[in-house]
Order: sequence, then structure tokens, then C-alpha cells
Amino acid sequence: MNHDSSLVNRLTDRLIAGELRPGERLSETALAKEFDVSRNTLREAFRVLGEQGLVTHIPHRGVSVASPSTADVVDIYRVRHHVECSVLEYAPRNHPNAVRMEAAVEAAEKFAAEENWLEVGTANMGFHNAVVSLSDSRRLMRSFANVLAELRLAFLKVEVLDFLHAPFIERNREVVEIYRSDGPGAAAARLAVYLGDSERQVLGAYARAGQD
Amino acid sequence: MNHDSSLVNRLTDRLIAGELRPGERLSETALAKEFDVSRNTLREAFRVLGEQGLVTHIPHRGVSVASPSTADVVDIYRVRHHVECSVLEYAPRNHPNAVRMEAAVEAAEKFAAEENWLEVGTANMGFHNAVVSLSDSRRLMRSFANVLAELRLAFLKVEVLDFLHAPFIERNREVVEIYRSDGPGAAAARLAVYLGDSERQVLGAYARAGQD
DNA sequence: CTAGCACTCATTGTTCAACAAACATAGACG
DNA sequence: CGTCTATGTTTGTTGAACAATGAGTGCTAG
Repeated sequence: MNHDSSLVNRLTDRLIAGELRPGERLSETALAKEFDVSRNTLREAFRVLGEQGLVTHIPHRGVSVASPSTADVVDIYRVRHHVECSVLEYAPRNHPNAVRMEAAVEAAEKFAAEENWLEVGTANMGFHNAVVSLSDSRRLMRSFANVLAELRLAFLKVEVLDFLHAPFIERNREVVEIYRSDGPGAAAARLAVYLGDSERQVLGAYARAGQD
Repeated sequence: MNHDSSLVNRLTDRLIAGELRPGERLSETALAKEFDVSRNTLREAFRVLGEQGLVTHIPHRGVSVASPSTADVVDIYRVRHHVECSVLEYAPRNHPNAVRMEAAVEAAEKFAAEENWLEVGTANMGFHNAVVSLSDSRRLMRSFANVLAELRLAFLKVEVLDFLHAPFIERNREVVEIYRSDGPGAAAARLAVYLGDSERQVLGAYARAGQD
């Protein structure tokens, strides 16, 4: 399954890059030919992606790119609140991985200056993954990364990559600074507020786009 | 994949029932014959189980039942602390699913009276899954259920099903009662203490068994 | 006798071809 | 206009085949 892991990665890259649109049907034969693998191998990759929530499988109707509903968005933000805030709150005061958060903020600022909003989004995901990395738990990081990938599909679905990401760069920076100065507890409280705001904005975009 | 989901479930059942011992090698041809499916179908199921952490895959050496190390146990308890305590703390005061917790406690007591420790363990898993169900988040419940299944493999590994489970029945009951009387915050604090105790006991069993 | 090495064998990784089953579409019919 | 059947397409699953890798075996040389 060496080759296969690479296949999963290639598919994931195309998904979060927005090349495969949310809701789009993924034909086994077409994709198998495109990636030059057999149908069986592709199906194994699909199962992994399905387990990660990036792809939806309906029996006898094949797989499509996941298209998160508003209910899914709400669910995802519940996970984010519980995981991110709890991890940040109980993180030690000077965790080595804090530099990852700072690096993600700086990367986001750089890409924002270039108006490369897709990469800003990636950097934003990197920031929140960095937050969870303060837990020192591989399992938590893995599960959380999946949830964030799903959330990116939600962003892609309503096509709001630009203005939705911009304001959060500054807020991410604030969270790091508060963590540095006032400690994990205060940072967690602030993050909770920001997550609530973020959720409202995404749901607003859904409502505007007329999506369910 | 209708049939396949059932295959994943059948395999999972045998895993958490302890019929397939942690570390045991799982031959593709043998299991394919036993479950009367083709090798390809079995491999797809293996991928799902691998993604869930129940099974370990090493390239060209096949899959074996996961055999959690002490590092894994520590990791799992980190997840449990963050998820369970956070969910309980922020749960509404009278969540409908609280009855699930109570039901799980009663089931555990019933099986304990029969000295059926395997089922006591299952009921214990049910209790903690019920706690997480207070989050109303499918994703959190799904990920958490996987982590708990892995933990059960850890229990099976050191063959301590009996005395390790018994004391927690009473503690689970206490958590519910505190939740009912003093509210979610107090219950979460108590649960945190109990999780710490539980982790120490499991790690102690690992040390006694001479496992890594 | 033992260390090292080539070799054999079993198992996994991957592909292909085939068929059954379910779904979707189109056309016939009332 | 709506419903039903017929056809075609896609998925679900199987079995066989072959390459690639690992593991164990036995041989040879020292």
C-alpha cells in the first residue's frame, strides 16, 4: 500500500485545492484511468477518504466529493470548540509547538499580501492544526486534521475564500499573543469567541448562497 | 459496500470481543476464506480498520491486530481527557442523552453481578460514548468511539478485564449523579480525576505485564 | 560449529477481466 | 401528463494472474 498512500494524498490534494468540486460525482473508471491505477486500488483509496469524511459514499451510486450541509458545519464547529479550546486551555505555558502557530500566522500574512487566498486558507488550517498539536496527541491531531479538511470543502462549496479568511489572520495572531502574554486559559477563552464568530460567518455565507 | 460495512462490523466485533488477540497477524487468504469474501473485499475492510486504528498495516508484511504501546495508552488518555471532559463541562444541564449514561451504569452493574467482565467492559465503553453523545456531534462521537475501541485492545493485551473494570462502575455512577445534582461543571471535574486514576491503573498493568 | 549468503517459498501489492446487482435514463403506453 | 417497462451504465464483488518483497532454509566456507 505504499503506492496507495500516495494515491490518497494525491486525491486529498486535489480535493482541498478545489479541483474537484464539492458534490461532484467521482467515476471509478474515469479516475482510475486518470491516475493510471486499477479500479480496485482506487476503491481502496476511496474507502480511506470516505472514512475521513472527504468523500461521500452511497451504495450503488458511487462516491462524490463531500458537500457539507449547514448541519455538518454546525457539527464541525462543535468539534472545533471542544477540541481546540480544550487543548489550548490545558496546554503548558511555553509549548515548543507555539512557534508553529506563529509561523502559520506569518505565512498567512505573506499570502494575504499576495492576495493568494487559497494559500491563506491553507495557512489558516495550519494555524489551527498547530493549536491542536499543543496536545501532543497524534490521534487528536489526525482526527482534527480530517475535520478541518472537511471544513475547507464547506468553504469551497460556497466559494468564499477571500473575505472569509482575511479577518481571521489578525485574530489568529491575537490568540498567539495572548497565549504568550496571558497564558493558555485566556487564549482559549478568546479562541472560543472567535470560533463562534467564524461559525456565524460561514453559516451566513451558506444562507446567502442558498445552500442547505 | 453494503456487504462490506457488515464485514467491517463483523471484524470489529471479533476484535473487541478478544477473539483476535492484539498483535496477532491476520492472513488475508485465511480470513478471506473464513468470512467467505474475496481478498480484495477483505483488503478494503482492512483499510477502514486501519484508518480506525484497530489494525496495524506494515507494507509487504500484512496487517495485525493493533497492539497499543504505553505511548499509545498515554495518547488515548489525552484524547479522552480533552474530549470527554470538555463535552461534559459544556453539556446542557438536562441533556436527554443523560439517560444513556444511567442505562450504561445499570447494565454494567447487572453484568458485574454475573461476573461477565467482558460485557462489563462493553457497558463501560457505552457509558463513555454516552458522555460524548452529550456533545450532539456525530463526528466527535465517531472519532471517540474509535479511540475507545483501541483502548479496549489495550485492555485485552494485558488481559486485565476483571478487576480493572469493577471499580469504575461506581465511579461512573458518581459522575452521573454529580451531573444531575451539581451540574456539568462539577461532573467534568470529577471525571477528570477518574480518568487520571484510570490511566495510572492501565499503565501499571502494562508495567506488571512487562509490556512496552 | 557457526557466520554469512544465496535460494526457495509464502505472502502481499496490484492489475485485469468478468459477471451480478442496482440505479438512471429514455421511450412506449394508457 | 404521468406511469411503467426496457435498456444501458455504473457500481459491487469475485477469481485468477503476476510482480515485488520478506522470511525462513539450507548450503558453503572458514
